[in-house]
Amino acid sequence: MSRSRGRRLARAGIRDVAAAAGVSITTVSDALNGKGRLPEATRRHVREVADRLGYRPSAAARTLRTGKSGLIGLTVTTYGDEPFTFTEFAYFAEMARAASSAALARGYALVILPASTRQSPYDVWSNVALDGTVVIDPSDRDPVVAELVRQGIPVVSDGRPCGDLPVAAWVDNDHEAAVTGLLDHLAAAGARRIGLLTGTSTDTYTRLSTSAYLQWCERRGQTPVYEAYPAHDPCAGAVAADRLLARPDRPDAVYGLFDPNGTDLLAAARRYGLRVPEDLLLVCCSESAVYAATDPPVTTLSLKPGRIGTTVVQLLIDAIEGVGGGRPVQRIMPTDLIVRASSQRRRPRTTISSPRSPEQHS
Amino acid sequence: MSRSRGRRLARAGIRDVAAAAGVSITTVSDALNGKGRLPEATRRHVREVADRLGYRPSAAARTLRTGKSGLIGLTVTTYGDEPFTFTEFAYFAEMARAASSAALARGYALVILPASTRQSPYDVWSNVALDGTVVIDPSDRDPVVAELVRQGIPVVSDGRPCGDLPVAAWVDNDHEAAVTGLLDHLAAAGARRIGLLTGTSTDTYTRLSTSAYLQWCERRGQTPVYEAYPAHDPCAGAVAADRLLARPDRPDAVYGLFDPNGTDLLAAARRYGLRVPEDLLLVCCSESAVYAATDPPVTTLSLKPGRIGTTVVQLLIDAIEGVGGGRPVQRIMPTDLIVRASSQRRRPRTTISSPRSPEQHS
DNA sequence: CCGGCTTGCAGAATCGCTTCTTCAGCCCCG
DNA sequence: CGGGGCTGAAGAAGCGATTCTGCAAGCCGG
Repeated sequence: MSRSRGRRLARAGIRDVAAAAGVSITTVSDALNGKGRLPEATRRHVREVADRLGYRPSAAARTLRTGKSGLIGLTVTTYGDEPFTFTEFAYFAEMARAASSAALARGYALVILPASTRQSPYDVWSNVALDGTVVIDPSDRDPVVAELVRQGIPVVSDGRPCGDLPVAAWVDNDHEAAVTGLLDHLAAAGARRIGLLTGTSTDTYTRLSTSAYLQWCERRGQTPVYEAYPAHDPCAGAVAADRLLARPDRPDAVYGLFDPNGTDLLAAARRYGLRVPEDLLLVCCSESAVYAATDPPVTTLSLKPGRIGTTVVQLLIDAIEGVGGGRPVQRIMPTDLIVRASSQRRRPRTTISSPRSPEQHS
Repeated sequence: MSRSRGRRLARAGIRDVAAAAGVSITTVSDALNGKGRLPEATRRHVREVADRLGYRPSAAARTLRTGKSGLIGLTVTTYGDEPFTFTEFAYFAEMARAASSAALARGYALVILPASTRQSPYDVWSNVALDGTVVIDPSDRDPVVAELVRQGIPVVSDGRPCGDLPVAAWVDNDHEAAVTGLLDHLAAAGARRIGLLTGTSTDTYTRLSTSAYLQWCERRGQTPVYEAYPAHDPCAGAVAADRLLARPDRPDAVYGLFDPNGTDLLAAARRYGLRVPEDLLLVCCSESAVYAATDPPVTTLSLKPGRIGTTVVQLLIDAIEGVGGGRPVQRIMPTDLIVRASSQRRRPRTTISSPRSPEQHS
């Protein structure tokens, strides 16, 4: 060992293993990685010595040499200091859980990164070697995505990209089908005039959902009844819900696009003395288990974030490993309408909120 | 540029910047990192050229050279394929969110890793260079922790370590104070005989909580009334809740140690025709928002996972950066009792989330 | 008995950066 | 005018792996 200069307590390196095993570092590397032409005896010997020394290859060195880090970024839209708003939290938590699980299963680990980037090349983003990145709801010509693509790092997005972002793939829910199906459900439950609580922003989710609503109305010959509000403002939702129910052409059923809309609408209905579901049918889009326990339980549209997370990671790893050609892929995922009392005129068979697992999942 | 052999489309390296700026790579490095003795003019020039070329330093190379990766591991206890059980999900989600936020604020990123490790040195764990790791609820002589410590990687745990795990620091709730306070609260609400729904496992949370309960009972001269069940089994909770309420010495108040216990107990109470809170006072430990909407809303003990996550990351980064001496730190965090209808004999001033009078319906 | 093929392994060149060391000018002052 | 101190910048040695190439034996057939 010519190089152990003082650092007695340092972790064993490949040279230490080589020295201890009486072979060259090439042999150690080959033996441990199953490469090269080595008899099984040598491999075993090297493995034993490596084990004995507690040898761990340096991830940094390997990454530097091979160009693969085994790390996948997951962007989090940050609002000010806090990652994601509360309204997105349940969705994100479940999505991240599934994504992490899927990544781990294929030998990758997930790194949580902010969607923003400081201009300087010295923020977290450039301090971590990424094999690829999952971007949640990239904004129109997202600078982070652009930069990543420029660096040749595969990017897969959750939510179809707004502009012409050159992502390697994207996954999104079938929002049109979801809204159409849910409106049909409400109509079947007896709704005559279905209202919509929507957002003022122009993200694809809001756009697609709203236009699906408008088209459905047109097909059904119903005049649209909707209120839009800035979805990021936690207070505006309650106000908009109130406005919607205060209209002269008050709807007898409402779909709320955002997570808090269920409680917003429930509260508004109470203020106007409307019973749910007798006087007002209710559905909102949410992943929160809270709506299983409200009074009455609220029918929710679940975007199945778990499935999205899993899929998005699979596609990303495929892109990283060059599986299935380099052509961009898009995957449209179905949603789930979780029917509860708020959207059924007839009482469901039991109204007991299932005694099990308040956190429901995937 | 002597080395650009073919790879025309490759990302710009530091040598490309040096060549383009007409300086040495030393100068580039120093200029970009604010080191060395360079006039501002040179720095600016180098920065401009680097910008123009879209230069991004290689994280792997930097990590290899400096030994710092800016990455912090966050272990996830996996059960089979899935990370964490459902009962822990709400806690973990919030904890991870806060931890991620805190890490990002200090220039580190969080990597989600499984608590288990395959024996081979070639699992995710050794494929990522970690500056430190947060371990959630390490088990007695956790092999992962042992291995990390052996490698000289600082480990901070959420939950006091069971054995003599040599963690650099740990953070935990004041479980004794929490249980004592909550029992006092129940007693003040009129409870005469408080029961406990606890676990059979020997983790510190269960142990501390249970012994605090027993001590409280002894001080108060109450004979303990409790049922223990394997907390990891999602079905056993309902059964145990039933057993507890079926006892001849039926308690008139119950504290459930685990997240689903609230609904378990609510369901069991219903089966026995017990009204909550009139006949039975209820508290459970949970982070889930569901309990704000149950009928009646259930008082919960929140462990404040956000605060835990933030603290744990702060301590870890302090340890990594050598701030505040190397001595092990332990931090005891307070809990929050979120008082709702289920633990108050007198109706709270407003029945916030329960619009209808509680005696209605199921 | 010899040339060529296979086998088993070692040497050495990277990967891209940080940083220690060196060094050439230049200024200033004795 | 010469040397010491300072400034500005370059050289080069790693960091710890992977991997391409090379080379000495051993074995075989001709």
